[in-house]
Amino acid sequence: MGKGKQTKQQILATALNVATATSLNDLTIGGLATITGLSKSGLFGHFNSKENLQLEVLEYAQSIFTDAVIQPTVNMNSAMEKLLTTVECWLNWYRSQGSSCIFVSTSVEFDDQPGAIQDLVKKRLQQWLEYLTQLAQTAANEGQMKGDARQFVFELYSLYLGSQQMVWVGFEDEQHTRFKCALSALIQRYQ
Amino acid sequence: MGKGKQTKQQILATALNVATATSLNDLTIGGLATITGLSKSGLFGHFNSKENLQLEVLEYAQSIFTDAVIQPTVNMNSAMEKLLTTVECWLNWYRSQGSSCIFVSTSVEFDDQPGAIQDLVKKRLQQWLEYLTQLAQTAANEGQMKGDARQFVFELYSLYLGSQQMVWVGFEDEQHTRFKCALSALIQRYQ
DNA sequence: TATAAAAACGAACGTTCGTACTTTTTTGAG
DNA sequence: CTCAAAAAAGTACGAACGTTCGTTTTTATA
Repeated sequence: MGKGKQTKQQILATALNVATATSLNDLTIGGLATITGLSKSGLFGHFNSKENLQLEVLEYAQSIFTDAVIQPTVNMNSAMEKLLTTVECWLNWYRSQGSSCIFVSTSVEFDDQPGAIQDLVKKRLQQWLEYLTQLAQTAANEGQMKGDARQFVFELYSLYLGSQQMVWVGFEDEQHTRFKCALSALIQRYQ
Repeated sequence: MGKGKQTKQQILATALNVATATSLNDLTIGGLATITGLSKSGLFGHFNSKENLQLEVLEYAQSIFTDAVIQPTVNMNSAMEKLLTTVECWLNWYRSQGSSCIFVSTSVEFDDQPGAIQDLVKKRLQQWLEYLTQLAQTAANEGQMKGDARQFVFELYSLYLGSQQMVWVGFEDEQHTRFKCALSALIQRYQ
């Protein structure tokens, strides 16, 4: 890997941390340059626009997310086992990012801001929901679940969102007890 | 009501629309002045700082929210009836605001931005969750529900969050069918 | 080691924003 | 109608931001 790509990866790693801790719009080229020890224009040269930087941050986040949440289950043969492990990794991912998920915050941040970033965020969320649906549907086909797979995913994702918000206001604890409680009730209801 | 207060109310109404359609931070003094037909400094004089403007927008939103969601149930004597009507009004509020809730977006926007605004947003959300819990608890005391009232509210609020996000990506329809489906399953599970 | 390309730098520009002043206009009570 | 107070306007400033451009330094290959 050449020097350029190497620096870029390092910038993206830092940028993801900053964007997760604040927001994708609060990500500033000058600020990011200071943190990474580069000059403003030196950093800028890697992306040629702020929007490109933001898009690349999202793609970088996606690659980490895939490694942390999707990859671990790739060799499992039971869909139900896949599903349960995925949810566990999903929570771990969220915690590893400092108790906030960039995909959730960007969804809210860009839901009224048309453009390339919104398009990407929306597409990724749709893909993720479809992936979960597929998992649930396969589990159903294998006789481990019954009912509407999409409705199941709707409720599962809702709980994921709710858990994050409510940890923030102290209505949910850091171990996501209420989430897990609701999850087992949800699973029970669908089997 | 003097001229000053009258203008201020009009500014706040417009500001709430803008903040709901974009975000509380994207609310701009110059932009808001243009929309309301005032000069930048003329509008500024009503608030003396952007943060004050934002705080007053939140309080204005709260007053509307109270009228639309809490007031309608004030004369009901069955807690369960109150609860169901509240949820219905809650959905209507969300729709009346152009399918986005300023309390939800500000919660995400300011969850990592300490200050007076974050404090207010957090307090209001806590109050709302407590209010819902109180409703559920009273319904339980009246024999119309059983189980953990807080857990019930956790799941209810999660569904509210989820419904909004998933309307956005087309995983939920505008009539909130999945929300209502999940809601009745939730209620059934708790009675 | 020579050398062209890649990477990084430094300074500047145009714009947007919040805010501070002063001045003008409008309001409403006596 | 008067006139002080309130409301609104006009102008200006400083800071932060994304971006451009010319230059310098570093990298990596032949």
